[in-house]
Amino acid sequence: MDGMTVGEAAEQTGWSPRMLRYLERAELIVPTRTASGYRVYGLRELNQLRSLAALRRRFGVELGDMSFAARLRREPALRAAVDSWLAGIELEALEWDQRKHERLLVA
Amino acid sequence: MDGMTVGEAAEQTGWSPRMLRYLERAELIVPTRTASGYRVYGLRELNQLRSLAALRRRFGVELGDMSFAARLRREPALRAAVDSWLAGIELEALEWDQRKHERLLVA
DNA sequence: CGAACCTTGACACGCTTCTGCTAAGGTTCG
DNA sequence: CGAACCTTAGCAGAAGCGTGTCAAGGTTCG
Repeated sequence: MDGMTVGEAAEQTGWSPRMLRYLERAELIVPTRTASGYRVYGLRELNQLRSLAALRRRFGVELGDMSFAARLRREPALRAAVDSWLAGIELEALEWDQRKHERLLVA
Repeated sequence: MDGMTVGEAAEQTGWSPRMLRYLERAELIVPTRTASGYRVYGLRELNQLRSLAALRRRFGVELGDMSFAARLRREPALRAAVDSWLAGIELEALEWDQRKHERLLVA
């Protein structure tokens, strides 16, 4: 038996059925469907649900954060832009000398 | 002249002074301070501000998204967890055959 | 000194996120 | 058939985000 309904999956993972539908709309965990439209959760989805719950609990990650992480993966241009912005921010440490200089000028 | 006040930086970048203070609290762009507490924005910060604005406009990225991206960089454990969750999600394509199998069993 | 800045703190507003619940109706299965 | 599920759609409410604005007070500089 490797397909469960939304209620069964909820029970197994600790999410509510409501949230399982919400996660689907957020495109985070999208179950397959039976011919008549019932959601079908397999082992893969069960694992995804459990580990997503773990990520939230242990790291305080929000659902929007995960959506963004997924988006970074799908859109290389975005990823490059974000990476280079972050890289700019990290130069800070290297330019310590210049910053000291700035401080002296200003203070 | 390489240090500007919050008002000057705002004028040069299109952000409002209010938002510059907000970005500081969000730990996205943190200016230095004069001895008396005035914020000092240098060329680095000006560039960060301009490119952050560009990221929002062109990609619809939110500030929380950028904070999260920065966090991913600082916390390797978090990054590993997120990456492996995303990797799990992407196996989907590879296991197409098995999914077809599941569908037949269920429908 | 006084104008024009800056500081922090707070209130406020509209919008989105996350979550539950209810309603009206379809599906499954004993 | 009827109970127990499922579907979508919607309202609702707490919390957070992105912004503006205002108040009370400190700093700078001509």
